[in-house]
Amino acid sequence: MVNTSMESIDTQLAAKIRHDIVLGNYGKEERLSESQLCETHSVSRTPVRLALRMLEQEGLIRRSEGRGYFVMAPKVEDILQAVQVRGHLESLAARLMAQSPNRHSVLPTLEIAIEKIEGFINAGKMDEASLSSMQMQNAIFHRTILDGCGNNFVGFTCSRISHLPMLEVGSMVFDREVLASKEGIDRSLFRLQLGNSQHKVIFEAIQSGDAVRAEGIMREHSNTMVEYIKIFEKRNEELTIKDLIGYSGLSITRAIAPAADTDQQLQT
Amino acid sequence: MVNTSMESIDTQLAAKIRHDIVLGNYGKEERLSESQLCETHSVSRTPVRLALRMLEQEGLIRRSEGRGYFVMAPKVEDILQAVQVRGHLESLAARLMAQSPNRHSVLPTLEIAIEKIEGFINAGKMDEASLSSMQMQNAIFHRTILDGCGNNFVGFTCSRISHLPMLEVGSMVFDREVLASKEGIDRSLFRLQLGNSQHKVIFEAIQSGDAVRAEGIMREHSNTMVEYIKIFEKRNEELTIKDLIGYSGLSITRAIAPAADTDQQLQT
DNA sequence: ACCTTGACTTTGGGATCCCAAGAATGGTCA
DNA sequence: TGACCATTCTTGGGATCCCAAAGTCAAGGT
Repeated sequence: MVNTSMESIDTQLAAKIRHDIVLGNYGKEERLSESQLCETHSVSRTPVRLALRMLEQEGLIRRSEGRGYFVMAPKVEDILQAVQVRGHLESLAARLMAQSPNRHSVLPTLEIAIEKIEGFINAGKMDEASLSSMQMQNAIFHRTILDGCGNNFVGFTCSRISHLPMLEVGSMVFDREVLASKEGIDRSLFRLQLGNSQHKVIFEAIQSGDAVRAEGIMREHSNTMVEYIKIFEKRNEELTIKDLIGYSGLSITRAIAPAADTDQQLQT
Repeated sequence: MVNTSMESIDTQLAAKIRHDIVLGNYGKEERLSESQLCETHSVSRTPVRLALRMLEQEGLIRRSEGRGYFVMAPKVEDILQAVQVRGHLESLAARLMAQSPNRHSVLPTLEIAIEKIEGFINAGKMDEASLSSMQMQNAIFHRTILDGCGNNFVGFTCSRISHLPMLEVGSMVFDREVLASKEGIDRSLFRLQLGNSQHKVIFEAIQSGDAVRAEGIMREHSNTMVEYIKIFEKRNEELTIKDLIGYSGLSITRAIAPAADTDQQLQT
């Protein structure tokens, strides 16, 4: 592996292995040996060890007593639980934001994001570019609240679990199959409209300093994604995370290896 | 540094450096160089690098673009924010626990913890041994709810921020100065009584499946620690984390380097 | 006197080597 | 034939060496 990008080699390696684990390319509880990973990825043992430490921190692998690592592949159920935790943290952020004395400084940013999303909904187009832009604006909305609520640990804690797919703040989920039909597009637009309506209510609650309401609506807003994924689960009993990512609007690579900057991937 | 314990050397090293950072032994934004840490701790660069990665994950140091690390020493304000986040996560756990169908299986554990704490309060002794035992039971109470709520990510997420002092689940804070006087002991006992009363209410809410109440009381319960620390802040404008740890019942070493097993340190 | 440009130095990242601990396998004895 | 022990091999952890990049300092030119 040649270190072509700016990222250090262990970070790239961790992304690769994380990708493999999340997509289920490793067997359940398969053991990972350092030397084996060395030759499969053509790197030295040093970055391998660093990458394994990262993945251990993320809970994707476990270190057995003295000997070796083995994978802890997350299931869809784990994703749902993590989404619930993130949503709960976001509801805290919304409450704090509504209580914050300088909450008015972020209102314009929130308003612009809401208006832009509304613009895309009104245009009615559900192409890749529009979805990507909406995801971006959605991420801005959520990120702004998380980062501006006054409690830096809320955002920090969210980032500690955002290595899983669908866990990046502001990510969204779309069903690509549904987007193939006219009726499916309308249903998706309705979902987006509902979500953006919740954005508006959250905005108003923050504006008027109604902390309880801001928290409540944000909780409901976050719960939407959980419910939507559960629909997929009902449709397919053996739903894997790979399937779930397939439902999302963006490519698998983007979904698993979240970019460091503001651009986004999945959904609310 | 000789690896005498079972812990790997990088973990010990990370604990040492974390200790130094949290206690303010490094200057604000002081730069940390690998080679410098090598000779001060008499280890090779490999474990140093691993330790630095850990601390980076924990947010205690930052990696500058291409060159070097610098410390991000947390302030008391950061601890308060982190405690708030942990409390919020615990309130989620309490709600989920009250909704859980098999919640009755954990009720005996909770009840025993409550009764034991009550026993210590009724005995009225506030010696080190009693405090330590109460902290242990308090930790069991909180841990049981976090681990049994059905959402494994709540506990996992809590553990991601528990490297800070006072952030270990179930930790408690005592004012050692207050414990010197009879009147202070009575006040501390009152606080403990109040806390254990909240434990009882949480127990009842879980037992009866009242999720909203469980969440609300747990939130209030967690908020108690924040308010108590704020009292210290009012008393001392320049309160440092070192001072804060000094107020707790256990030694600084124990407070900073949390044990891996069930024994505990600080407090709610 | 100031700016520019070159070499030197410092620092991190990666590779390789060494060592200790544990698991597996094969041999031997009962 | 089965159990126990020793040897060997695999695997992780630590140390050391090498290299590339960036920062620094000084000298020379304008």
